[in-house]
Amino acid sequence: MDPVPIGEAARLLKINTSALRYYEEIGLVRPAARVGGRRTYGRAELRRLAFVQMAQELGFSLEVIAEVLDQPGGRWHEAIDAQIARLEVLIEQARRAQDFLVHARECTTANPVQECTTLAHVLDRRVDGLTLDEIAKEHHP
Amino acid sequence: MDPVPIGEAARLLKINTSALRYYEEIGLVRPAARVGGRRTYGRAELRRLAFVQMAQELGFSLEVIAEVLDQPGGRWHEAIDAQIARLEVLIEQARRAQDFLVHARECTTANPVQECTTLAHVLDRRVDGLTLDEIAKEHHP
DNA sequence: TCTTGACTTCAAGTCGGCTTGAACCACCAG
DNA sequence: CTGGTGGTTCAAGCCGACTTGAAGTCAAGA
Repeated sequence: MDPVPIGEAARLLKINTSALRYYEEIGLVRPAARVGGRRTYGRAELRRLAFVQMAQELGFSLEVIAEVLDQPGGRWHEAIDAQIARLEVLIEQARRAQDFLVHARECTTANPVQECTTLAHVLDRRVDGLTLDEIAKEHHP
Repeated sequence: MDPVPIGEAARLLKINTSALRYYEEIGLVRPAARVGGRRTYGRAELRRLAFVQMAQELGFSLEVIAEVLDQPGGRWHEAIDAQIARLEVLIEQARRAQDFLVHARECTTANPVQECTTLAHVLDRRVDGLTLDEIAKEHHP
């Protein structure tokens, strides 16, 4: 089952063949070999591709992925730590966003942005230069 | 303090004037009036802009923001519910991603993608067509 | 032999959310 | 009345991550 052509690799990974060629173009994943000019991917390459996909879902850019793949060891840990931190911020923000949205959903006025006094107040604080986080803290200090 | 020129509005909202013109171009936020051909923004417009910014941070696209701003009432609730749901998924994914990364950080091999048997196994399952979530559930059913 | 289908290359297009640049206009202080 | 600052328009550029299209190659099957 080892060396598969590009179409099969694409099917396995649920990705477009054009994406595979693109990855090669930017030096991210090279096929194992060419057979009659055609790309073939082996187990190692499929793993590498699977890793690329997962890392993408975990929020890494292709640039960072290429970097950690080619400089194993140090950069690897750094990148992971950075991403863990980013995700922590993301989760925190998303939580607050949810709180805010749940509150906004309660509002019964037709055009909350102009008519809801609570929302208007928050927006005005915002115009005064406060961030969402600071406004949230103002309400739950 | 009411009608401010574009530069002042931009300063207040910590945004570029070019972004304000862009918002106008796509029909998202119009200035209150023109004074000698120049845009002026009043309180209502500043609130609208503040709302746009917050909504963006909460993960809404400009297209959706325009939609809820112009169709107050029904669409508003729908959009919020949808976004709350999206955020829930996002938080869940981010948490799993963190777990995965924390685990990956433990790995001491130089090139985990090819050498770490645990990771290789996960990647192979992936090549077989499983999603990150399904693999995660496989480990904690 | 001819056709299909999967592949190849290279250039150009797409999307969202702006930014940048060039050329021109309006207002106010000195 | 002149210079500086901060406006104006319009078109084009940028970013990442691809996709699309045109034109050509190659092996297998009817």
